[in-house]
Amino acid sequence: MEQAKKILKSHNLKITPTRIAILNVFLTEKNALSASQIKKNLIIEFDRITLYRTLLTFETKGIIHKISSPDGIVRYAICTDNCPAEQHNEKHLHFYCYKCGKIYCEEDTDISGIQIKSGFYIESIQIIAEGLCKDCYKN
Amino acid sequence: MEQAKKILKSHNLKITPTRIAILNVFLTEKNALSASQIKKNLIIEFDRITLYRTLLTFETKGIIHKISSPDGIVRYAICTDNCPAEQHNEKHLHFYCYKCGKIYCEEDTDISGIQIKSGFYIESIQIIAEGLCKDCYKN
DNA sequence: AATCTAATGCAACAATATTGCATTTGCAAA
DNA sequence: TTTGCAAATGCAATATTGTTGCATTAGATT
Ligand SMILES: [Mn+2]
Ligand SMILES: [Mn+2]
Ligand SMILES: [Zn+2]
Ligand SMILES: [Zn+2]
Repeated sequence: MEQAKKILKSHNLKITPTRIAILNVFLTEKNALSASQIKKNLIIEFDRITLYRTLLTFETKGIIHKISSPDGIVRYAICTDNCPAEQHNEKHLHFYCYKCGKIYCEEDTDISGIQIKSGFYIESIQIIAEGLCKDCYKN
Repeated sequence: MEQAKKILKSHNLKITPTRIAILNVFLTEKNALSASQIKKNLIIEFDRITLYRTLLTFETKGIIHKISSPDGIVRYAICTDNCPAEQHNEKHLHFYCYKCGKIYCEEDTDISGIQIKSGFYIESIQIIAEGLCKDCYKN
């Protein structure tokens, strides 16, 4: 069975052409993607609203995680940390290139050592570094 | 002279009722605010477009800084670090409470010491911790 | 008070997102 | 294989957020 179907099944989601198509985009593209970027990369066509609803479903199930970038566009990337439903584990850094607009998930960045004053309960930490990516820095 | 006027003058901005009203919202409310939240707190009424343009002006001048939160809504908070125009100094952490939706600027959190793999050029880092704030944690 | 530049208001437009409801479809049980 | 049901989808309508061009107004300086 192809990977997309496996993921859907393991999260108790019905297997539909739409969901498989969306998941395949995430499995192919490593960078974080906005709704419109996902739409461009899809093989089949379907309603924009279905895309929004599917992204929400995937996020709730812990399949993808949301990243809000400095440009104000919400993007999504596949979860590599095997996140449980309703609670994401993302502890990695996201890098936003202000030239090409790509967002990279930097899995292997150590972000321990960040403290916050008592009274607040931290569930997850999202870090967005802004600058120039490898490709854009060269040119 | 009231504080709002002082701030405008020190940044070479014309003193207008609109700008004073917006600045006063920021000076009163400590948490980060979205455009619509600001609009609600204004004493006088004016065009929505003027608000957007004023926020951009303030951000460019280093009076306020933009925060992109996990819910995808862009918020703004006043700069306490005396940021120069076109380049913000914000090195502090932002805390997002997923229950009440407030964003707190945590000024006294040390976020130095974050490393990223070579090849990438980092200009700024934004950290958003997500969880429950003091008030919401109690209840 | 006159002048000039900057700020504002208005209109139009665009992108993004949400909700209700009718229809279709996946899937499990019969 | 067929049937039945809950879930997924499509469509329409509406809301929110943000941008741009242009005419008008108003702040600051002389
Ligand atoms: Mn995740
Ligand atoms: Mn700042
Ligand atoms: Zn780049
Ligand atoms: Zn709270």
